[in-house]
Order: sequence, then structure tokens, then C-alpha cells
Amino acid sequence: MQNQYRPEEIEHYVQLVWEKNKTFQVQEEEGKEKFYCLSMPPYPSGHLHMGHVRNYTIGDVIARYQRMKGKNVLHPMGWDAFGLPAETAAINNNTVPASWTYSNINYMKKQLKLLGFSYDWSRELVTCNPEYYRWEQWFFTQLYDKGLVYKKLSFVNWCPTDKTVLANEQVIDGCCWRCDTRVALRKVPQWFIRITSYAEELLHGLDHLEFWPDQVKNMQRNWIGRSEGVEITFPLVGYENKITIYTTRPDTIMGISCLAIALEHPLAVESAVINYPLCNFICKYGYVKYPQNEKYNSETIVGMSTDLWAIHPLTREKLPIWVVNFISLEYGTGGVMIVPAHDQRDWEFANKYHLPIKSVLLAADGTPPDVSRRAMTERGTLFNSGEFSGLSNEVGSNLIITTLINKGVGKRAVHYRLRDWGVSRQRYWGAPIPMLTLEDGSIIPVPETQLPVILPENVILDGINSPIKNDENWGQTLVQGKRAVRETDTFDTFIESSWYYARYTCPHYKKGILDLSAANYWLPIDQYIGGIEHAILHLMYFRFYHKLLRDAGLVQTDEPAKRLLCQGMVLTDTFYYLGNNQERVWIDPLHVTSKRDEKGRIIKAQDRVGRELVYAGISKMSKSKNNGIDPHIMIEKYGADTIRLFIMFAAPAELPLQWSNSGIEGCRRFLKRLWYLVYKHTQKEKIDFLDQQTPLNEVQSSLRRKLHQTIAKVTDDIDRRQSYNTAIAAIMKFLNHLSKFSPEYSQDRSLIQESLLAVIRMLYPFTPHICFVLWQAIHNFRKNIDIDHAEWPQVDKEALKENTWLIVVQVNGKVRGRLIIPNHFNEKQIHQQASRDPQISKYLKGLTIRRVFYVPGKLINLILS
RNA sequence: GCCCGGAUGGUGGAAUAGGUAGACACAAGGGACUUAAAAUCCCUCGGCCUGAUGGCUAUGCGGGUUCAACUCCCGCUCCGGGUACCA
Repeated sequence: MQNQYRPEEIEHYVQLVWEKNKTFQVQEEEGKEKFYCLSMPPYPSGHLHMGHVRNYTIGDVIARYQRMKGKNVLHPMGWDAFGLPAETAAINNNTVPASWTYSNINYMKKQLKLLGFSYDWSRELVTCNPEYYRWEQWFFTQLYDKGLVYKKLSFVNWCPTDKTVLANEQVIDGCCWRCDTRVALRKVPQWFIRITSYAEELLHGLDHLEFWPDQVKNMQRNWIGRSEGVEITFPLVGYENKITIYTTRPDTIMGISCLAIALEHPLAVESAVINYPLCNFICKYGYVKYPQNEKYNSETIVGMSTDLWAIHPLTREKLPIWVVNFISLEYGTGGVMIVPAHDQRDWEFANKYHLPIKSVLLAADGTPPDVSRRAMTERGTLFNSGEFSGLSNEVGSNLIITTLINKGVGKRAVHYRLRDWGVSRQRYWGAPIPMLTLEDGSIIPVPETQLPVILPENVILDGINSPIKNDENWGQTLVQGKRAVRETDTFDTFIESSWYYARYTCPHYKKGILDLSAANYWLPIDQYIGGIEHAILHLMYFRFYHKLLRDAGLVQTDEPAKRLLCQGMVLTDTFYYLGNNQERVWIDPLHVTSKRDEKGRIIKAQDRVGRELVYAGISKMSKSKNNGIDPHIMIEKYGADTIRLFIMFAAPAELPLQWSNSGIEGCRRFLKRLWYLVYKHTQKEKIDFLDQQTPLNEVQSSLRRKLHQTIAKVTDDIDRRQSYNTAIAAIMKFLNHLSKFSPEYSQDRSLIQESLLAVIRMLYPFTPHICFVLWQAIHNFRKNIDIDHAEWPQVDKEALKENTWLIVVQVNGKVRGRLIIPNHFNEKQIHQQASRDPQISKYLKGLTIRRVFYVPGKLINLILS
């Protein structure tokens, strides 16, 4: 063993051993406990960024830890390869999305391998491979047959100049990103999957996801947005027709000023036929989405009255019906009752159009509320409400519902904010939607024998439209001898990422979407890791698809992943100078030298040519700020282990991580110290294991106690708490103790041996390469000694035993002293001991102790009168 | 706007079920070793007061609950994520 730690010499060697031995390839093994550890796959953008490194390091730590705990660990990796950026990049680089994507995958895979992740590469998936997407096309046809798929008109962003559909990201301030033309809305027929049929299950399923972050569960609950209310049917004056509205506030029914319906509501459309101004109004606002990210106010709220009147089911009064832009046809019944006194949006609407405002609930002080400035939205006692006046909100509400139900005009109803999942994209780089239109206009799924519908890869991109739409021949096909036209839209890429996790269990299976025995051995995922930005969309579709797979008899559990960890972003310093046109020119932080004041704050920064730079604080690594730190360069400079250690140590996994070059240096120093300690230890003669029969002296047993306390803490931190930064801190702290321990007796050296073997194993999940080599070194380079199959260290409970406690003594809640007390002392004895202590007793003089609070083994608080 | 998070020394963070605020690092300052540098090692390190022992104060802001609050409750401020076609 050499005396210097040189990562560049060991990491490549260790990676070769793993590759040669196929160390991380796994098969189903009945009788061995399985563990499925999965990180969200990268989009093959061209380069690995630090966000990936963080995500996959966390996954690798967990996978390696679980292997040491004796589990059969599935840890796969693949590529989420379809999507918009490939099209843009292909056009810019004068290539096609397929080759751009494949060459990126090739490059990024090499980068991943340099980091030493313990993947089973034999299971690699690429979602743009027809062998992958054929099964999602097949599954979609199954969903169609079950009635879970339907087609309807839905909005897209339309650029009138380019005559093409734009993604939301391609619309900048309402204009096309290419030509700056104002973007219009168009309605085109699109495919939808009925996720709303699973709304209730998706909601209740959250209650059983014990190991998912509350943050994610709360977001999903609100996204599903279950609401309980009443549907009320109003007769129309002079028509047979009726109108049904949905409300969650039946208690305010006596305060209705009018009814409001969506622009696309059938009644609105019907009355527009004979009402020219209304027709104009609907045309004008029907193609403007309600601006979601603005507050409801008199400017954004627009409405127009119709010639229709409804009759209030309780008072028989005539209510006007308005068509408004802020009601969605998709939510509830597409109609609401407007009660301006008790809803702020309704209040704004009524004020703008001078509608009556009638309050029917008393304010908290029991007086009629002042609704001249705003609505009174709290619950209160009913008044102005005929027979219901004087009732409490709850009683009144229920009585009104019962009355409506008895009259046959009301029913309790549950609605969800969740909308069905639109999966059609008018773009090229995605899996073709496997549907056909026959000559008679009927629509059928592509028969199984004709799957997959292959997306051609050698295409010519005009930069605007999808080549399979431009190519008149591509869509022409025959089915059972009859001519048919293919769907040229492709799937939303969220489809691919909604089921890939299941395919990893049997990636090469040819006879169907899943090999049931493999799938049911490995699923569900035991640990899923990815960014918090996926909290709603991806993770909802992923849960939904699992239920679809379950209901197709393919998997057996209700949820795809038991435990979820959402890692934070990676941030770093940003620097710029002002260019000739006062524009900010961002400089790569690697090329910046900075000076700090005595408090460590950056006071001066210069680039390579000595130009003065402005320090612009810390922000997310991004191309636009030129502050993305290239993992590749960092690996070359420090080695993978140091990078991995820093990433896991610098912040808790779920919080943002600030990149820091000096922080990296600190981690390198730590690994060097570890290396040197092992080196020093191995330079002396070989040592036997600790002789448990010979009693340890004070110093020895103290060190051994610290070791086993550390093992206990690190195990708990990794396993239960997923608090990797504190696990590493505990190991560092122990190594600090160990390096101060100078061996005198052979028992001392055995103790060091025990300590180092434990430390190396505890660090192995974080820094596997150095640990691999140190493990061999400590076993005198016996080649059959291999840490990849070593067991996680166990806590010796005997070693933890201590016969004293450190008790904190508080007087009136303030810390006044600390006492070392034999651990058999009771509250009274500790109290007496504290009173005798000169430091503490000076605070007790002349006063009587009124109360004592004692936290066993920890703290005593003496309260004086 | 709406939904969900976050805020602790010069910095990243620790404090796990309401019980010692600042673990472990980084930066900075001082010192040892060295011809010198690098590397390594040792010491100091929230603020104010004190010769020292020690005292007071302090977890974004303003209130509250409690013997005890970074932690729980109410009201704000600022920052971040999502907002259904970026993934």
C-alpha cells in the first residue's frame, strides 16, 4: 500500500473490477429479501449536470447500503429519451433527434460510469426504442378497449405565422419564441386518458404512503382538489330546459344575485345563436384562457347577460343568467350561483356589473356584515333567509340541502379539480399514438399484430412541423385490407416515464409488456428518488399508471413506490461583468479568483484576464448564468469519491446544495486522513481481532463506546432518517477521536483494526472506490477479500454501556450547570446533588423550590417561588 | 393569483417526540514544522460586557401557549418549487 491517496490511480481499477465481475447484475432470488432502488432517469441533454450527480449519488448510497444489509438489490438506469429539447437541438445542430439522442446517451453513460454507480447496466432502457414504446402503444389500445381513453376538442397554443402548435415553454409573453407573433388558441381533437375515474383512489392512496414526504402528499391532495357540495337544478323561464349548477356553499342560496355559466356551456352556445352581441362575446373570450396566475379582479373578470332567466327553487324569484369567462366547463357542471356578499370573486363580478349584493350570513359579532368593500367569507348564522334565518351555518346548510333534495332539485355531489390527462402532442419526437381512422370515419386502435407503430428516425426537419405530418405517405396504411389513416400525433413523454419502472424488472421480455413473475418479485419500488419539481405531474401519472397496470392484472400492489425522497437543487456562485451594451456577461465560477474579507465574504472577484467582476450571489446552476459546474472536470480534479462525499455531506438530501470548491477540498482532506490512518496501521505487523475476554481499560472502552455509538447513529441516519450529512459528520467525528488515539498495547491495535474496518464499511456507500482498496489493504491485499460483499457493521450493545449520566441543571429554565451523576440516581438524589453544587446553589440561596421538572438521564429544571 | 416548502454564526449546516442552540465541516485569524512554498499538525472563532470565573443576549419579523420554544399556535416579510404541452 502506498502512503498517498491517489484517486486517479484507484478509481479506474475498481470500476474495472466491478465491470469484469458483473458485481451489480441481479436476478430474482426466491427466499432472499429484495430491494428495488430507483432514481428518476436523466433526459439525455448531452452532459451530465450536478443535479444528476446528486440524484444518482443518493440512489447509489441507498443501493449499496441495502446490499450490505443482505438484500437482493435491483438498481437500474435508463434514459427518458423522447421530448421537445431533442427537436430543437437537432435543428440547431443540423442533425435528427434520434442520432442527437443516441450520441448523448453514449457520452453521458461514460460520465455516469466514472462516478462508480452500482447499476445493473444489463437492464438499461431507452424510451425512444421501439422495443420499449411498442408496449405502451399496446397498453394504450387496451385502455381504449376498456373505455379509459377518449377523444375530444381541446386547446393548443397556435402560432398563426408558423402555422404550428407551440408548447407552453415556447410561448414567451404570449408570443411565439421563433417569430414573436402573438399566439392564438385553437381547439383540436386530442386523446385523453380518464385519470379522473381514479381521482378518489389517487386521493385516498396518499393516506397509505407512510414514507412519502408530506410536502408531496399535500401538493397532490390539493391538485386532486376534492370538494363536497350540492348540484342544484333551476327551471328556466319560458323553456322546458333546466340549468344545473354546483356549489359548495348551499348556506348562501338565499343571497343569489344571478347564475353564471361557462363560455362553452351548451345553454350559452344555444342562446348565442339568436343573440348576436353574445355570440361576439363568446367568440372573443372563448379563445382566451382565463389568466390563471392573476388575482380575480374587475379587469380580468368578464361577463355578459343572456336573455335567459332561471327561477330560484326556494323563493321563486327570477334570476338572470350570465355567461362569464371565469367558469370552466370542465369543473363541476359548468355553472355556478353568484352570491356576491359571501364570495370575493362573485363580489368583484357584481360590483363590475352593478348586480345586487344581498348578505345572508351574520358577521362574527352577530350583526349583518358590511359588504360594501369586500365579501364576508367566514361562516356565520343565517339571516335574510326566510325559514332558515337564525340557524347556525351547519344546521342551516344541511336543512337547505334536505329541502332541495325533497323538492327533487338538489343532490349531494363530489367534484374534483383534477382534469383528464391530455396525452396528444402535435410534435415529432415521441411515440406515435396507435390509433387509426378508417375511410368511413370510424376510429379504431392499431391491431396488436401491427404494433409497434414505428417512428421513422431518418427524417428531414423543417424546423416547424412534425415530419410525420409533413410526409403524406407516412400516415397511409391498410388494416384488414381496408385503407386507414394513422394518427400523426405522438404521446406526451410523461407516458414513457409512467411505467418504465415496471419494465426494468424484465427489460428484455419479448412476450408482453411485463413478465409477471419478475414484475411481482421486484415491485413495488422500495425507494424512489427524484427532484421535487416532479411532485405533482410525474408522480401523479406514475401512481395512476400503476393502478392501470394493476387493473389490467399485471401488478399486484396499489402503489408503485413505498418510499420517496425528493432531493434539492444544486446551486453555486454567479459572477458577471457589464458588456459594451450594459448587458451582463456571466463568467464560469471555475475561472474566477476571489478575495474575501476577514468574515469570509467575497469582496473582490476577477476573471482570467483580470477583469473586475460583480458577485451576483448564489443561484441554480444553469446555462443562462454560465455557472454550471461540469461533473467531468470535477471528477478529473478530485476523483469520484470526493465529489460523492461532498454532495452527500454538504446539505441534507432534500434541501438545496451550495457548490463550494473549498468544501470539496475539505472532503478530499478527510479521505486523505483516512487513507493515512489505514496506511499507518498496515505498516506494522498483522494484528488479531479484539480479544473480548480481556477487560478494556478506561481509554480503550471509551473509544470502543464511541465507535459503537457511531455505528448506531450512522445506521439510524442512513436507514430511518435518510440524514446522510449527519451520518458522515458522525463518521468524521469518530475518525477525529481515532486519530488522536495512540496505540501502546496490542489490544489498542486490535481496537484500531475494529474501528477502521467499521469506518471503511460505513463509508463504502458514499465513497466505494477508496473503501474497496482500503478494505483489501487492511486484509493484506488478499484478492478474495471484497468489500462489495461485506456486511454492514453491527452494534455491540455491551460496548454502549455507560455508568454515568451528564445531567443539565436548569434554574427557572436557565442552564446553570452540568453534573456527572451515577446512572442509578433518581430524581431526588440528582436534586440533592445539584443543591450541593456551589455553581448551582448560589442561584438557590434563600429561595424555596416550588416545582421540579426532571427529564430522566438528561435534564432537571428547578422552579423557584 | 392559487397550492406546497424554506429562513439558525462570516458560510454550508446540527439540535431525531417541546428539554444544553451552533455537532461536523468550510472560510478567517494566530502558531508549529520548513531555506521557502505546498502539504500536514495545534490553537481561537455568534454578539455585547468581564482581568478571569462568569453574566447578559441571540434561531427572518410581530404576538401567543409552556416550568422550558429553532421546534407548537396566530399574524406578517422575503426566498424557492409547481401551476396540467420543459422534463
